[in-house]
Amino acid sequence: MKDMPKVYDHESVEAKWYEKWESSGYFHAKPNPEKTPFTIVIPPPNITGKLHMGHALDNTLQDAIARYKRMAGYEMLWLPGTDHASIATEVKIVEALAAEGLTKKDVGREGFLKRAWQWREEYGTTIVKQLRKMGSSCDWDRERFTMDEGCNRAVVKVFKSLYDKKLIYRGDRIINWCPDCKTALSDAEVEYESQQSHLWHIRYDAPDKSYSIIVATTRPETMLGDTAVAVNPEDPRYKDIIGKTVVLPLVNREIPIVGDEYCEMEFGTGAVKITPAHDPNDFEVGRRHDLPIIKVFDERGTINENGGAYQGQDRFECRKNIVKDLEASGNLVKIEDYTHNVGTCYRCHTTIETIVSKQWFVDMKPLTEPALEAVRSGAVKFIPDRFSKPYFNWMENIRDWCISRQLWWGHRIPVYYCDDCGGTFCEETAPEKCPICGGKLRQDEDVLDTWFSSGLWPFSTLGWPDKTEELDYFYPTTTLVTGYDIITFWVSRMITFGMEVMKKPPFANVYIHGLVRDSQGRKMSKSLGNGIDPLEIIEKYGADPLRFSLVTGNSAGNDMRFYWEKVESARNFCNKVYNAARFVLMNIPEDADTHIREELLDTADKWILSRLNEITRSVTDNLEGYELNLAAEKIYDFIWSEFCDWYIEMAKSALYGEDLDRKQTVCAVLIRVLSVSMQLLHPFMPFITEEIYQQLPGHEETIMLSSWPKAEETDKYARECAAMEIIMELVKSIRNIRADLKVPPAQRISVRIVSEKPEELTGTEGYLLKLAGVEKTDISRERGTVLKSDVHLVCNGAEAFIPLASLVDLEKERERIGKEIERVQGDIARANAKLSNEKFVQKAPEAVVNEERRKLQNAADMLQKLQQRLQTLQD
RNA sequence: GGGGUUAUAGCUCAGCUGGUUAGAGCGCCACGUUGACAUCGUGGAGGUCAUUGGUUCGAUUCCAAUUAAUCCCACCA
Repeated sequence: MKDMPKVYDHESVEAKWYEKWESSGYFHAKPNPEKTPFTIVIPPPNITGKLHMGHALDNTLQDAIARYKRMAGYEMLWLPGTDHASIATEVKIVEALAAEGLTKKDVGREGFLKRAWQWREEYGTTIVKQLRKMGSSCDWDRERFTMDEGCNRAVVKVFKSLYDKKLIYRGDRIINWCPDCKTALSDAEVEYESQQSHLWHIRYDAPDKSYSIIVATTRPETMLGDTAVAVNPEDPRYKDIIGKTVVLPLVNREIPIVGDEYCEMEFGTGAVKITPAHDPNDFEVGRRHDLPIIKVFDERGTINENGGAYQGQDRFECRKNIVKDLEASGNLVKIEDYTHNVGTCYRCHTTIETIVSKQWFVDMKPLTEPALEAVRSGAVKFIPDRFSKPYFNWMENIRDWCISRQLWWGHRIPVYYCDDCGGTFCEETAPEKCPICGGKLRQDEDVLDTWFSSGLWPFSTLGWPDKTEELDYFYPTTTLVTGYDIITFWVSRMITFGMEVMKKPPFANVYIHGLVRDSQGRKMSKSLGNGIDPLEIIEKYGADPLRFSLVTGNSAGNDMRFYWEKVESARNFCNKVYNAARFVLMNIPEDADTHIREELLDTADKWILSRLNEITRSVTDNLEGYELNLAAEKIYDFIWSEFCDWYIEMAKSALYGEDLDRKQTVCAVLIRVLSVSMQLLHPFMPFITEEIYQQLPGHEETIMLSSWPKAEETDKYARECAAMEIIMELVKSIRNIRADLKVPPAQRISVRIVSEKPEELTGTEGYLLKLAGVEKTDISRERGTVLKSDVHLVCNGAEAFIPLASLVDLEKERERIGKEIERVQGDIARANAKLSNEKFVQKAPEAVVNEERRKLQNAADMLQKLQQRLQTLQD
């Protein structure tokens, strides 16, 4: 007999096992030479550090899969992803920031910039995606990780190899530029604001004034950089003048009129001025028509030497002056009010400029073909499969990838320039001096896109380009777990680089999960303040309930909303499991004999063992198919609804009885069922299952090293299961009728059961007594004398008569039977309709037809009994 | 504009390759503390499976269209 508290204490149990597992080296274990299943790297199930929920989900699924696979004898690698790894380094950086007294305002300023570069030296190559976000305060996004020198080597090596193959090139590209912060911004960093402005209509005249064209623009100052006017080639208004020129007012530069589809006839005047240097669309048009690119702004947003008379003016001041001058020259035709979206810097809300600059690109086409083939051939499988669609869509329409970023942190592009002779060199290690003229070299200031190095993650983290044991063993891995939001950014690039560098895909399966949203379905974000700290959940309800609530109640790839109620109900399940175990442990002797002697098993024992076998099979199948939610829900239902609600209740009569053999048998069955249940549940609730498992007799070793339960193929107790079905149905019916007739719980009743095979129900009387408040029961084949005052229950395979003379209202009883008859007649009608349909009988599979016949037979039997009973009541 | 996803009980969601009396959790109603558990038990109410067509003996499930949400990409002179 054990003395255990009534309520499960998650805190102490989690702390205990966390510590034990950690000291046993079960976390972050290195592969060992024997390549045993132990080599799987397991992340702590507890979540350390403050993570966003999305990451917690990732961790949780990753971990649940790893645990299952390990117990099932699989091997799997879990490595910290880009989001989780080097919290320590981040803390260092942020602390350093704070120590410097740097705040949000300093970000982007000289002082910060200097420090940032210094840190980059100091910490080696630390990738920080959008470090400026981090610099804003100590409350930062966790979207960064540290690469050790080995990873840096990998990055440089891959870059050089692509460079040498001429798959990396330098080209012009339009980027977003904040003139205030003086940095480039990614598209994601640009926030659009609706602004009240104007649409200025400006007339550009022909050199000889024989024709003119009116363009509409929201940004008249950019006309200084115009190099063409575009019209739609189909536009009848302008068809004739395509190929001719007009003179740019104020500047007096002659520019061509080009025909381009981009220009919509309906918008404005149907003519667009083209400024390739300062507008992404114009840039594309310029490229198609081979137009010159004239930059008119400098990095501060003031007009440069190309602006002629306007040089040195601020861009907004210049706009006013230009408008004024155009008005004076008579070229300004009209001013319309106009509301449009203007890109602003997410940080300082300065209107951004788009300017042309030199960037590095990867020519993706030759690289994507093998990566596409890897998925087409099934070497890499997305789970669920539908996520291969966006992958194909992205890869088949791949564009050249701009990999240079104007950030302060990251792997610097390994390209060196000689200012003396103008040479450009890509080298793995920085050359001392120019190999051509011996001049001084200057490394490219830009860093690589985060995803470039992240794409190398499957092998760079394992030591490539060295031939390491880890690499040999863990490349490729089994499964990648990640969210659908980074399929194109990350997954596609890992596969691409994997095929290019390793000639093999990095993993066989990609398990895609959704995002955790708040209870209103919004993405959790810092700016909304609706993020939930997993540690808070763990503290309140425990790590097991958190994990369980994240795995259940939604299917792969779908987003889920976070509800405290859900965690609470998972916590309740924990308590249920704990109390079931408590019951078992309190009732078994210390030295319990766990051997199950088959000859001593009764109907209920055989039923629960049979159910256990079935659940083992289906949980295993679901896990194999990555249907984690179904697996978790099935073991949940089994434990709660079958083991606790039925078997434990039925076990009590044996446990409290005198028969020692029965007692031993029931104990052994209880232990077996509980132990296997814990194994099946363990991937989803690691702590509580470990705790219970090791308290059961004969389990000194961690549950993590036990092998996954194996289901038997045959269902050898089918007969007992059928009998149990009858018993359970009877119990439910009796409970129902008691509730209906308001029989007080304390009042015992007697029941007479009539069955065609009474021998199969023999030995189960005790269960009726225990579960349905029955004090006397009698099972026989004969119907005997039925009294009017007997309540009559009919179920599949048995009838029950309950003498409740004082309580039965004959009228109501007739009504009840009448309703039953109606229901059964409905069943009969439904089955008949199907069976009388010739085509159904002809075309439906035999099993389905037989099932329908069986239903009809059952219903007919019941109908007959019910009618007989009704007859009795009416006599 | 291109490509996805979703629509099932009051709420949040399951339902694998078409055949179920359509399920769960939470919430709601009634009853209940007999010795695992009130973080519990027993019973109950609640759904025309978004709409319309089609395929089929049979559609919540497959196909098409519609409507409404939503995401990614491209773009908004």
